[in-house]
Amino acid sequence: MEPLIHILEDDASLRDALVRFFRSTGLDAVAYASVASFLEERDVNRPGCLILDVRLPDMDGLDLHAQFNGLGITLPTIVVTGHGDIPMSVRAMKAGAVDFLAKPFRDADILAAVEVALERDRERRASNGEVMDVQSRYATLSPREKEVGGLIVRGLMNKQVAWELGLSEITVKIHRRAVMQKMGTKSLADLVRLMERLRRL
Amino acid sequence: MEPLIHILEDDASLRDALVRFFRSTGLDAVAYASVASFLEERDVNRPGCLILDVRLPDMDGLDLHAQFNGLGITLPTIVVTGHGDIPMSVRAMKAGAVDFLAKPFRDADILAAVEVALERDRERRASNGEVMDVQSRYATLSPREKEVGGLIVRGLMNKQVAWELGLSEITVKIHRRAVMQKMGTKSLADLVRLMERLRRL
DNA sequence: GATCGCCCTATACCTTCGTATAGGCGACAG
DNA sequence: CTGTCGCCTATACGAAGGTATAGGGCGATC
Repeated sequence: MEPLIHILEDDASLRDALVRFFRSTGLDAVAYASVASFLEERDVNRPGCLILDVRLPDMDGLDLHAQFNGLGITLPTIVVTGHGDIPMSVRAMKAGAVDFLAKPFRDADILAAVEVALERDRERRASNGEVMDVQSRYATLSPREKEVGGLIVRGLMNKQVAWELGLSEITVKIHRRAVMQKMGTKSLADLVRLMERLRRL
Repeated sequence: MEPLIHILEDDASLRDALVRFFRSTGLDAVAYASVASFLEERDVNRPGCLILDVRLPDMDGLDLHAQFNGLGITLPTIVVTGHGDIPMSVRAMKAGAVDFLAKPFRDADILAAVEVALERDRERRASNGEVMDVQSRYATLSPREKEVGGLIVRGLMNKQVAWELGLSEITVKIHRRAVMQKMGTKSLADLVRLMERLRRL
């Protein structure tokens, strides 16, 4: 899907100018006058980035950014402002903003920032997609299979797993095979790598 | 070892004030008047952080920070300045600075930043130490052992490794055992995790 | 030239893994 | 009630892994 640049900007003239500018470069952009309309209209599945003004009609932009981080809304964000200062810019960058631009900014600057933001979004979606895929497969494991899988990945032998869980070795083997099948791994090494990915978030 | 706060500051009075302040809080601090003296005197093995003024007698602080990043000198850095602006702060934060403070700043602010920086340094040293340990063990592997180890970790069976490298299966087993011994792993799962750490830088 | 480390191979034996086949028990839905 | 699913067990056999013992060739270093 084509990436979409969301613009949350107070000043109507700048808003329109930005939309026109991005469209002229072949990028799709859409502007919102309020936070509410942005939250309603945006398509969460579509890749993109957010250009966020600090001063908004219904909310403070930096607070909003912080809230997004808390909610897991991780659209890469570029913060812009007309009346900014250093502490504000530092706060935005600490919160993970891709860039912080004071108005008036040059077209080249905002475009460069957007390109970085879109690239960051691509990477996030790619790695996120893989993790989701692994998680969905992990979810199909029965409780016992998860237990067995966990111990196997920790390096225990079948007989050790059996003793640990109070089972017979043959039962462990069956669960083990089920784990491998459901996780779609052909070797223990692959299974270890997959399970490690799950453990990291 | 006790962490040490390095202070690279142009203004002599602020320099002394900072050193005295940190010592009063029980933190060890040392000030340098020039980049050259900092580079000479500092002990790379001692944990700590760096408070860096943008304007220095012999070099620009931000350029210095960027150079440090390029050279792998990863002492967590807090940038301070008397005459800063937004682009400067954004540049510093993008380069990985822990914080960016404009003079005059409050004691509480610089102290909070230092605590974050020291914590970041602790984490870095801990994970770095583990990686160095693994790397040193990996370095003891013979070329063949590295080849065999790589294929094993990719999930190949001994016979497949043998075919791949034009060896007999028994030879692969011997190399395999050597790899496990030298890397200090007792199971394939542990070996996979160790090798994955190496692959991630 | 001798020693040492690295690389390679072989036979033999045991352990562990993987799979097939066959069955029992309990829970739950249709 | 019957089918299905999760869970558990057993016997049996072939495949793969792990160890021990016993070698040979090669290059470097002393």
